[in-house]
Amino acid sequence: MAPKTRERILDISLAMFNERGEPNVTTNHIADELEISPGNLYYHFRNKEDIVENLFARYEEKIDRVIVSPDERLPNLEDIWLQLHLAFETMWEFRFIYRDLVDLTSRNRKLRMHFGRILKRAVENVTAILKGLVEAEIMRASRAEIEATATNVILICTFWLSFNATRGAHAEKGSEDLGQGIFQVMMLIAPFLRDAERLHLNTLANNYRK
Amino acid sequence: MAPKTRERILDISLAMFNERGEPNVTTNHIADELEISPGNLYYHFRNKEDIVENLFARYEEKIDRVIVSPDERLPNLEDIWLQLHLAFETMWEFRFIYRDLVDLTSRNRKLRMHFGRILKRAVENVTAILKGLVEAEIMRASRAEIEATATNVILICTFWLSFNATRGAHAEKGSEDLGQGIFQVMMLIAPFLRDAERLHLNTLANNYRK
DNA sequence: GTCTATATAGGGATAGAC
DNA sequence: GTCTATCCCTATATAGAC
Repeated sequence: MAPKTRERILDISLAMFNERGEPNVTTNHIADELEISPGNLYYHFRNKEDIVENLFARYEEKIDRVIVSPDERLPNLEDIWLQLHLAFETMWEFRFIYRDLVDLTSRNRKLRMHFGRILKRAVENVTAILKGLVEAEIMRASRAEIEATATNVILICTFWLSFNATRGAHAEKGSEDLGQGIFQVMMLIAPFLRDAERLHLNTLANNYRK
Repeated sequence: MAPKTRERILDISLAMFNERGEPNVTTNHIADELEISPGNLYYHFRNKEDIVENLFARYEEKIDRVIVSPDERLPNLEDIWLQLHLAFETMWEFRFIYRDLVDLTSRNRKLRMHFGRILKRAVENVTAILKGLVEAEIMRASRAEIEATATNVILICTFWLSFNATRGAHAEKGSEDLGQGIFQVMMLIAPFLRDAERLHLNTLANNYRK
């Protein structure tokens, strides 16, 4: 059995928002693509913003499951690679949110609040992990350095896709670019690492250089 | 004598774009605010995009004058503080560009090209300065670390305003927030510095903590 | 649930008088 | 250079039949 219309609307909207940018996709475009009438679309959703909010809710649920600390033990570098990978994949899946983040959050109070919450949790989570790395003696950093670095990590994660889109103008190579974003974040903490790990990251640089 | 209409249009447009975001300001809004007719506005500019492009040209000229290396001598940390200050001030003056950067550059080829050029110059300039600091033995970093850090510096500069707008929802405190952005960039290079300078930056953290 | 038809509003842009 | 008037188009959204 084919998926329910409501879900199809959300799926197609997500795909079109991601491809063209949310401001450039109208409810009529969505209806056209689905080969349903605009009226039908408005039977399922109050308005376009309602679609956006539902997609955002999907995103929030997924990203919340990614932002978690390894309990009961100290973190290691592999944990960070993994978590960055999961986070970037999820953000890529909902990249329309990040493409027009400021406009989206400034015009919609609900989105602003929820996104603010996600950012706050993310920074706290990164801070906790960095503290764990210090405790495990994998890295050395002061309290101020940890706090500043945690903020910088989240900022780079948040805007890596936008940054890349802005320089490149390349048509969606996707996963390759994500890899470079992850690497950039790792290089943020590289100078705090013990010599062995720091050197290891430096040799990896060749794989990611543009 | 009052400024020419053409210049007044650009000035008011810049102010309104910065305040409300370019997508949320129409040509009619601009004409209203200036108390001129829409027809008059279109006598001076072909279309709205033409206004945006002219404002961008103003920005490009200003920022180009900021992105310069200190010739004939090695750089020091004070050079970086100063240059960051000048760059952030200029970006703040044209913050509408950064608010909707992806949408703006993806829909306008000219803007995309010019902004790409600015980014490229900026990354090269930061790279040169970091190399200078290494040569002056103020910091220690590998080639790969310098390249990655230069990119991260520019990314943070580019999106600091957006990041701040996204978390805060605070109504334009302006200069205060810029200061924190500059600090965040400095903390990016802190771990590469000699102990004395690194410690100095760490003690400054208290002035910038949110 | 889905369609057709339509209302409403607003933005971008132009013609032609002054 | 500036204004009035207006056109075109598109986007959002609704009403009411099926």
